[in-house]
Amino acid sequence: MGFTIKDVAERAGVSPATVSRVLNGQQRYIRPETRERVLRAVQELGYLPDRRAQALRRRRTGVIGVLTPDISNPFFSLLVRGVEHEARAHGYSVLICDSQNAPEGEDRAIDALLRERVDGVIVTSVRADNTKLLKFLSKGIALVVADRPLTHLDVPTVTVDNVRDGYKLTKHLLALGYERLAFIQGPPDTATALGRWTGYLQALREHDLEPPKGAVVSGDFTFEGGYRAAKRLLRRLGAFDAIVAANDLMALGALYALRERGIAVPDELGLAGFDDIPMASWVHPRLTTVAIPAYRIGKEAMKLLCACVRTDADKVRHRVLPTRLVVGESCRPSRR
Amino acid sequence: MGFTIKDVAERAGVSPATVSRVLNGQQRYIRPETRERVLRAVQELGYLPDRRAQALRRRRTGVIGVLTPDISNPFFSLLVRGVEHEARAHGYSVLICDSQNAPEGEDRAIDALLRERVDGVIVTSVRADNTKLLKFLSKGIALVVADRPLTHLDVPTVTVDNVRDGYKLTKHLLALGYERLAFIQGPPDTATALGRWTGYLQALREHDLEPPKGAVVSGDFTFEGGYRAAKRLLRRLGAFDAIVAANDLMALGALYALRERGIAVPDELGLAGFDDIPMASWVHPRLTTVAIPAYRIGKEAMKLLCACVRTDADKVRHRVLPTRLVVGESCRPSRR
DNA sequence: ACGTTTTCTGAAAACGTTCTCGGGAATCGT
DNA sequence: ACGATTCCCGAGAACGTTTTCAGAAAACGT
Repeated sequence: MGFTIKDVAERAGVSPATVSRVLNGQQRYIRPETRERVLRAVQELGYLPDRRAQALRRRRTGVIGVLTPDISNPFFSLLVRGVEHEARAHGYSVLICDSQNAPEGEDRAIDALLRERVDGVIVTSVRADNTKLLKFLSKGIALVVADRPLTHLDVPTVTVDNVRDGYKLTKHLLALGYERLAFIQGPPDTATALGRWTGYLQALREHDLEPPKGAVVSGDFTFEGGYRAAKRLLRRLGAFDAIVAANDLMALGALYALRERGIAVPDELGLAGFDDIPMASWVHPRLTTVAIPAYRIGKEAMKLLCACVRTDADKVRHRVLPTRLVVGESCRPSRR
Repeated sequence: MGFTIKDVAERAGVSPATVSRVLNGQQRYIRPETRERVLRAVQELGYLPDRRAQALRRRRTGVIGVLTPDISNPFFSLLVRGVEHEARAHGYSVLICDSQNAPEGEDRAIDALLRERVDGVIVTSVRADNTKLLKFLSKGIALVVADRPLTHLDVPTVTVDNVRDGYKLTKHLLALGYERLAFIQGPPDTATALGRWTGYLQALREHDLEPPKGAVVSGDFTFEGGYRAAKRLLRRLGAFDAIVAANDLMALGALYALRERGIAVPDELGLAGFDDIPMASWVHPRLTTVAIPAYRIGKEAMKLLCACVRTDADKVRHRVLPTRLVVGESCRPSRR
């Protein structure tokens, strides 16, 4: 059935040790003719080394794990893609664990990653304070946090400045003439959602404004959640002149709810989000949003992880990537 | 750092064998007190067995692979989700390999899966005739094909009837009064794309119609591809009164192109696709499409795989799941 | 009280690799 | 021609589990 290194050795008339040496690119100290024979045997049998046996013997698996709250969220699937691309370049393969946006799912995923003995982990946690992540560190597994900073752990981190983004977007809307900005929040225990909310509040305060009464509702970062949140908001129609959603997916859900009710965007209500996921530019009107470089976040996180693994000098490095305000057509140019 | 079964054994004052027995649910022949001591030691050390060592010793890894052409395509991410859900229920974990829609990527992924010694594979191949898949069978690895049937292999398969779907949708459009249906094709070597195209041709022939000249263009199942294809089509504007795309993602890309050109759907042009991905119902007008039960396909494929592994009586079973025509608003009710 | 069965547990051999030794053959320097 | 290097390669011990085998201790039947 499956051939082992012994089969190859036998066929080539050498010892397993030699086969291993040939395959692992030990260039020197191998007679060309021997190498030739081994490679031919490998070829003929279609031999592929057993990764699990390799991992057991070498003290590393060559696998890094990425813990994501929701892979079907385009933002994270882009981030993962960034990780994968960089990982491949370094010879790692990636194991994706989806926590389904649930703390229990996250704990399960962490155990799975520990059992798999991954060499490192890139995590965007559901909760900002998951202490179970400490397990990685205590077992000497490199850990890098992407996108969502943790409160209790000082580890390398690749993020954006969510407060600044929230502030930036809100200021933009205020500058356009909007004054009563409804807000659809994200999960309250993620730093991302919290940061954007904080920035929003800051900007309002600067204009001596407050969130309109009853026009702040909670969501869960999904399209459906945004849709439901918007429906709740619409009961207070008139209390606000624009909606800011804590991410694009919810903004799109809101857009759907508005269209359902026949409310024109941006003519009757402004709408904005965060992330600039591909779909944000596919809809009409093109969503005004803040572009978060998800792919680059993943890529940089992987780079940091490699640095951690190589030089285990754990000088904690944080990288904060720049973002860009994307002016779409979902907020009208100016009020007058 | 990482604790082994020996550490646990030592701490509990028993042999590794006993620890293993306790952990693997060998209920009988273990003194309750011993079990107690072992479990406490496991608890205290936070011991988690090494999956790789386990896999090496037992002759199975408990991992099944799924080979998908493009995980960022919502259709496949839904399919994978179906696989995952069912797999978890059977105690399997899944390893996702994305071939990036490229034959070379697929070959690489197959090798990866072979090296990982997965217990089984669910594959939706890029090419209908990839002979490299035979390797799985020759190594005794269970193989189930999902969504895209293969031409050269007789293995368990879960599909829909693409020809029927293409026929069904086309008939629907013809019944609405459309007569000159442009077509955006999918990758020519996938059975899915081919089947839908075939069904489309069948339906046209029944009405003594032909594809409008110059209004058949090729695409690659992506949003961007659909967008570009539509732009090409628009050079022949007037030669057709509706566009059928071989999947929803391309239809959405086309929708974007039409909007860009200020062409109203469905007033000036009809538009339809296949799959009924979530986004098809998020846009305006709601896409007319044929709903393919991606999640169920994944789920059923996993069920078949389990059946294969258990009873290696390889009685090939094919399952063809029903589909449903979803009448949206992207095709006008009737022509008059 | 003495075989016989039933419970419980440990020693040790796998699983498929890699890697450290060490030893034989070839090459080199003189 | 002969010690000293330099090349090449095999034996065998790991890596962390599971599982077979067998043996000791306890329970049982007479």
